[in-house]
Amino acid sequence: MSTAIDDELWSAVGDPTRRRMLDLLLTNGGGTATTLSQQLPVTRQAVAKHLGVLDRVGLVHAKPSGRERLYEVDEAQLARAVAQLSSVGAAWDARLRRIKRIAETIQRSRKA
Amino acid sequence: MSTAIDDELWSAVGDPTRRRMLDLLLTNGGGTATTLSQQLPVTRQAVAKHLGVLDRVGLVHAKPSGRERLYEVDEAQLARAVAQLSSVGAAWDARLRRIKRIAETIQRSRKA
DNA sequence: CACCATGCGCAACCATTGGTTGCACTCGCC
DNA sequence: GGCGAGTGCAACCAATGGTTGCGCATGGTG
Repeated sequence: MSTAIDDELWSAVGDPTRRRMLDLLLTNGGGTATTLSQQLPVTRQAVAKHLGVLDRVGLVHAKPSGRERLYEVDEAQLARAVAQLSSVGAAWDARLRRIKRIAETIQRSRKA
Repeated sequence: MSTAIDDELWSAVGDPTRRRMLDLLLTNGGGTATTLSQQLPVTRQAVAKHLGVLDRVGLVHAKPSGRERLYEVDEAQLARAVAQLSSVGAAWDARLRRIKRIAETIQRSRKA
């Protein structure tokens, strides 16, 4: 069930700093590398690199305005990412439930 | 909303190889470093390191049997992890919905 | 018992990546 | 024109996922 595309999304969203950046972009409704770095414990350059990563996987996109580069979350793409992530969780949940079911079956057959 | 504990879980489960290892351990009902490495495109040593990581965050635990080390998934812990992950997704979903709601409100007030 | 092979752990090493500092450039505004 | 704010680029460092190579123990088999 795991594809290479999934891997890109996971690795994009797997980094704590990038997750917090997405949080900030969502709550503030966009931001630049400088404004984000002011609300994060990392430098502007680190933020810029992360923005590059998020841009490459399409989770954000930049709109240059004057000498600033304003980044915004691509909501559709983020929604898709959330769906991917939760689907992996769902798969694990299903397997866990199946294991429990099998365990119960064994219990029952042992009584018989 | 993001805690350091969350970060550990994410980074543990964020790696593609580790996710596939969890998949394999679930479907096969446990395994050793060698058996897992045979079903993965990486060496036994790489798998062993990952098993160490997963063990440290409590997602798996080893039971030595003879000269083998059999690893099994800690189901309760994995269930907890899945819950954590989906909660982040839920938070983003909520923010996305809230943004849409605000956008609609603006639309309406613009008409008035 | 002796032996061999199988499974494991440790150490050294490489590449990628998240992070830093430092510098150069460009744009907007006084 | 000149200065400050914002960006981009490059070099460098540390952590980590990955490899190879080796040594050690343990367990089945002659």
